Amino acid sequence: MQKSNEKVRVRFAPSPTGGLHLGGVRTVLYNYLFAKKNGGKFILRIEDTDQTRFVDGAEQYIYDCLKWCGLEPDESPLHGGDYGPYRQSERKASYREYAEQLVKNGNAYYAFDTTQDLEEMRANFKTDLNPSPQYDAHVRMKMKNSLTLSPEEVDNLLKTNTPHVIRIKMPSNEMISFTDMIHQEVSFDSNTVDDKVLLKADGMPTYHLAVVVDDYLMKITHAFRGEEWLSSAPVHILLWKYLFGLDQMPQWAHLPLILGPNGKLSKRDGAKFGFPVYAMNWTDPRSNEFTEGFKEKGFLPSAFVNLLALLGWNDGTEKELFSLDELIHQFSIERVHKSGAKFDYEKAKWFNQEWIKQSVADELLSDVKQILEAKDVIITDVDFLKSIIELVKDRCVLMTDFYEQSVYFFKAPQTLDIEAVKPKWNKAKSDFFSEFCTQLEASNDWDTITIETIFKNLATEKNIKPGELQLPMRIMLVGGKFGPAVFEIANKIGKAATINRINTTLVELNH
RNA sequence: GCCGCGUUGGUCAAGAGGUUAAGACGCCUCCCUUUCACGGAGGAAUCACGGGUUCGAGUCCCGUACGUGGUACCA
Repeated sequence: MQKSNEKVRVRFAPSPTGGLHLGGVRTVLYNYLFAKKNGGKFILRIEDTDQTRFVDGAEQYIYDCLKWCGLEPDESPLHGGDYGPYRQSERKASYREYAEQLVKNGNAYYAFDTTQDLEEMRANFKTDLNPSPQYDAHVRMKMKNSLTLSPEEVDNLLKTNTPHVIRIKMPSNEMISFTDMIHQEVSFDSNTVDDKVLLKADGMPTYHLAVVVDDYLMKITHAFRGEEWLSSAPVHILLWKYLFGLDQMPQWAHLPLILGPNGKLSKRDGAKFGFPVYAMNWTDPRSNEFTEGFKEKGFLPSAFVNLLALLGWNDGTEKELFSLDELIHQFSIERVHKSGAKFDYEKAKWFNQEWIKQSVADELLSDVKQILEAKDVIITDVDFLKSIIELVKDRCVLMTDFYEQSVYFFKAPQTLDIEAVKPKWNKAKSDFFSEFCTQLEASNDWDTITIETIFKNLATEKNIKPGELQLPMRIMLVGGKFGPAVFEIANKIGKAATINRINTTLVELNH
């Protein structure tokens, strides 16, 4: 089945109907990794055959997400390529030809049933044992189609442009089986599969026809998709057999689903449990419904890709942190799991934290700068910012945490956790800080050691334990009980700001 | 209902007939640190159930249960 001398070509084929969720990005990732690992091509194809669901901006959004993730396609409507068009709507005319060919060969037929006819059929055949009757061998001879109508009638209907679809004619008593790269042998009894519509009344193909025709025309060698497609695989297998031959068919890989806290992961889960579901922020232009993205939530693309890769795959060792390059090197489809995985936001955050920790300031700089500037922090000295990043990055889980972890290096805290010191505050401590300011003012040097030495000597002199004074000082400089060593902070913010912040707080405490 | 796929701690998972059933996240305890983190040391917690096969089963087979997907002129 695998054409060993042919170049690996894989595709991700989303429909431009809305945001790109976790599962979608992971499908992209596995496609990408497989292609790069095998020196092949990764193709992006836009499946825009459902004109009623088309959403403005959704296609551009997909490019943006792939770009952010660092998973850019080799061929796409945007990137070009030799196997275009890369948008299914632009291939409309040829689908009809393939569908007609199937009719001619007796593997498909015209159906003239109206929506109403179908509803009636479903109502009439509905029983307790069969709550959703299908358009299949049991009913097709009772419907209005080219199997039941005379050739003249069919001809006439066609000539008068009567709305119609083309349906596949499922054979009886046939075992349809194939080897999935993940599930191994999968088989279906053709009697349980219905006569799926291949070509819609508007002349557009359904997914079933389009995916087969396009994969053939684009010379796709391996087809990765979510497991929700597994049950329609028999239709695709048959189409390949009828149209192009099974020896031309790509190898299938049905990827396990990513689940939410209770079942299938939905954007609702994200809103409900407070975690992002889409790669990037997305606002539906129709409903104005907003769905949060991993990017804006504060995830690093490297962490996002890493955590997605590990949701359904691992290399068999204890290693969990992988760069994209390492993933390309280590990835193997054989080690992709069969079963769905529940998405765990806590673990996702851990991946991000690890990536922040192992990044150097330079790599984080532009993102952090942007985050701070968006919140009106003015950055004048980039090197200073870099040193701050080094100082606080171990405390950040999300990139957005850099704001609260570093604002106080740039401006005096807006709110002070006075309650943290007030209970143990007294005149002696107050005097200590006044004197401390005087001594700082007089000092010619300004570095961590000097500040700490002055502080400790004075504390000893006043007979107060330095430890009891450190928390108040922290509150004065930072505003809360967090951050790196206080003397380091004092050093960074400078003499003037340090003295100023101490004095300001002193006023408030002694009030 | 029918069809498909799946089932190792709360979550992600290693495991391919013989192991004290790895590891990670989360949780708890302690150490480091008179802040918060990082880091370090420990701890609690698992093979869905029932039958086989076998000297021996988390691993193989069959049932059951549960989960999940499909059952559209949506993808």
